[in-house]
Amino acid sequence: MPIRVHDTKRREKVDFTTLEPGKVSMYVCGVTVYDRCHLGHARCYLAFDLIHRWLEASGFDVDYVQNFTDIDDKIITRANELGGDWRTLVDENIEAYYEDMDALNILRADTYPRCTEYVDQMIKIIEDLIEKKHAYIAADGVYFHIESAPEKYGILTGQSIEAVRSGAGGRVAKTGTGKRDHKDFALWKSAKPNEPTWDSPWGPGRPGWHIECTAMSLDHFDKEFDIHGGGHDLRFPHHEAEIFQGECHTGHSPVVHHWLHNGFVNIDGEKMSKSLDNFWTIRDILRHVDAMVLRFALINAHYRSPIDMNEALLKDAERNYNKVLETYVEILKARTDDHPVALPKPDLSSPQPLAKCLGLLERMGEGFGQAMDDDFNSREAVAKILGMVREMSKMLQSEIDQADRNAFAHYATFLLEETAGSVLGILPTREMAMAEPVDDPRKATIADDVEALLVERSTARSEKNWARADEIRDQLTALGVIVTDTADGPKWDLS
RNA sequence: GCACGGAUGUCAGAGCGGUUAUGAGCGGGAUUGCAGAUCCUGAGACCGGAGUUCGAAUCUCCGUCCGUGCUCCA
Repeated sequence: MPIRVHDTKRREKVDFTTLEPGKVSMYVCGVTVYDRCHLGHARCYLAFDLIHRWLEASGFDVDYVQNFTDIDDKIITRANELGGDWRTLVDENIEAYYEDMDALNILRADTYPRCTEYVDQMIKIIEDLIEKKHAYIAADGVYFHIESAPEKYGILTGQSIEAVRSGAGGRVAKTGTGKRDHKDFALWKSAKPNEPTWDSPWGPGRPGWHIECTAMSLDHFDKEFDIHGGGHDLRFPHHEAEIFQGECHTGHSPVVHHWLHNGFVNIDGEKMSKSLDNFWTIRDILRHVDAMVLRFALINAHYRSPIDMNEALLKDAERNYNKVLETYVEILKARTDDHPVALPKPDLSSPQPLAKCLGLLERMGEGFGQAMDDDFNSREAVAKILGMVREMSKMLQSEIDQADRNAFAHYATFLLEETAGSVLGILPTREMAMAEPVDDPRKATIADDVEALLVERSTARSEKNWARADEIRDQLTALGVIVTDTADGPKWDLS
């Protein structure tokens, strides 16, 4: 079964093919580093992290390139607002990017080019485009001339040149004074006062936004590559501009073989935006939500669907994630030696519970792979994990002999680590999972009082004085303590 | 206006021609003094209309509603 991917250009799922057998070249548009990353960035790079992980798990050697846009209007504006150097701002935000993405267990790309390191390559491409009459020099820079390759218009978004011309209305006048046509886009912007500049055959200036990705991707992958990804909003104009530049420059069509775009994050039903003041940065949200819970919440939907982020969604994710985690700890602890006996053959129709359970797990494992093969359907994959966890937990709680239990736990550990662990990236390391939770310091201050009340309550309970027992529990609740009676006696924690 | 994508039970969210999605919530039951946890189990859905088909949530057409893009944006 081949991997299927939804290609934005073809607007349907297609068989995933690669230029070179066993190898994948993947370029994903990175962040413009003028600020800290927000939830939308998390979703995007998480989506491509799963794609990256699944392709690797499927035996491909993935060469993953993700850029940083480290020069742009917003960076200059922000640096001026803060009164610092733009390079400092950029470095800080790149550092923060790595911290945020690492926290979310997003594996690093192989290469992170910065666009300011590629100005020479951009200039070469622009020169070539001018020579091929696809670009022209104007008073305020160099522009790509759309009408020089009209057949490439609207490839990703299906818009016609005529439609954009009429729809653009009054906005046209404001942009790019030197443009011959409002659809044209800037390849090179002539220097303005107090801006960082680079020398070029057209005088000092800086590159336009779209040219950088073309320069970086082609420098890295040569004429063509397998996957180009990014947020849904980048389809137009950014990625269409890249098609113009890349294909006109290389003479190759297509340069990009699969276009993949991820859906957006909404907050409480509204688009996340600064003007609506519902803008969540990753570090803000990680102050009150566990990173793995956030990761779980974001992969708990297909990468192309929009996600409506809200408290209920996070609560749901937390509950499910904890269930996976608890089961993981349970199976880790059930492993008693490293030389398990052979397990019975998995058999769905077996009357023997262990064989049947193994059959179910095997089927869910296959379902997991099929889900990921089908356009990286992480939501379906998560459903399989929840099913597995349920079966595992049930098996461990059943009457099962010690040797089988050990062998089963080894198998379950392997299965869960292969799927939820290395593919979905939602398992902690074994050490972290097994570590005793660090006690909240607030617990220590009230521990003596709580213990005393619990002793009293135990006495009351042994005397079947339920009224008194419940009264004590109410007192504990008032202290912010939750009591849970278990087979090993009462347990308590902060609520 | 044009383009693209949606509309699935109370909610979240898969499926996209025939098979229980899944999770939360809700209803029963087991266990427990109760609560919680756990396990078993139940109810409940495919925006409206037409068509194709032996069979449609799934394909086609027509509506309605929603989101996004057309300007920097993951």
